[in-house]
Amino acid sequence: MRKRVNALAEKLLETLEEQGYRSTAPRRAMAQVIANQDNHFTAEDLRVQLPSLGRATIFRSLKLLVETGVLCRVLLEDGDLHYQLSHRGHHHHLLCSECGSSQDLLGCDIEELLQQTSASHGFELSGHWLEVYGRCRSCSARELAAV
Amino acid sequence: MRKRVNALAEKLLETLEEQGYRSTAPRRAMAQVIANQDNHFTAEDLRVQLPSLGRATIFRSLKLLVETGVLCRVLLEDGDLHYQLSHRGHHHHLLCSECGSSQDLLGCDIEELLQQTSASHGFELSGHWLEVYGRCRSCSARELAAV
DNA sequence: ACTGTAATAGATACTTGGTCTCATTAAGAC
DNA sequence: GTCTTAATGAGACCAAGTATCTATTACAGT
Repeated sequence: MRKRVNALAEKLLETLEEQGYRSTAPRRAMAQVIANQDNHFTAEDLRVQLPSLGRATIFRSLKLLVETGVLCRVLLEDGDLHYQLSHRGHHHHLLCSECGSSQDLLGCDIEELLQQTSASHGFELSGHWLEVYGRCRSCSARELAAV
Repeated sequence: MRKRVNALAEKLLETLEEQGYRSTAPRRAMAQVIANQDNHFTAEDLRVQLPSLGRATIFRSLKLLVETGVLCRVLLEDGDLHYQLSHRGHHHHLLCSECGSSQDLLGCDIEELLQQTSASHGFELSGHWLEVYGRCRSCSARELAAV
């Protein structure tokens, strides 16, 4: 487990380096912490876990990681913006309102449907943002068990 | 045109009153201004057009109007949050990245598809947020004309 | 290994969008 | 017209993020 986390942190850094960004101590520290998160998180979460880093540095690196596709933004139901490790390709999130967990939704056929619907409105689709809210499998199961 | 605008403003106020909120001068002023917007707008836009109102009042009323379903929030591609008159029911927006206009997308069958996709992940869907970005009919046409 | 330079970091001021508090005002039920 | 309660405005506050500026550091070239 620990091993895998470090490998993940390693990968984040590599991605940055591939794009010509330097591997610095603050970035290494951030990569570690991010790799350890097991759910979406805020800039503030990182700041608490990395008190020695400057605030600006954290925001700058977050931005960088989003731009390089390592992280993606998640819009919570209450409007809060969080960050989360990203499967590189386009995907969406199934966000559980109960436990806050997030599950990725890959390879759904929403794109196709959207494409058609847009076209029928004379709209040339270029992108979209979708977040799905509800209750995850284990929260549903827990409720059943409780009753 | 003017007549219709006032009628719209009237309707906004009525909706508030129906829900037990008072009809006050600031709210009447806001209703007027909102009815006059022909696209999505920010709290700041309103503040500029209503310099005599307190900032807090504007935000409070906006919140109220969203809660009562008169307005809805629109998430722009750059992450900016705007407001816009709402067709009461659930709907989505086709946002043109070129002219910034917004077109409503009603009665699409995304819900159904989402429902299925979620279920197949053991996810009990309760809601979702979707914004669609692209180019509207007239912007596409304009480009064609220009070439 | 040493050095020069461009990228990066940290401190801190600022901005934006929004909420909280609290004293004052005004709707509208009676 | 009075009274109660909701609503307002002023301004402090807050959270997330950006800008600016000086100091530091990674790393390419030697």
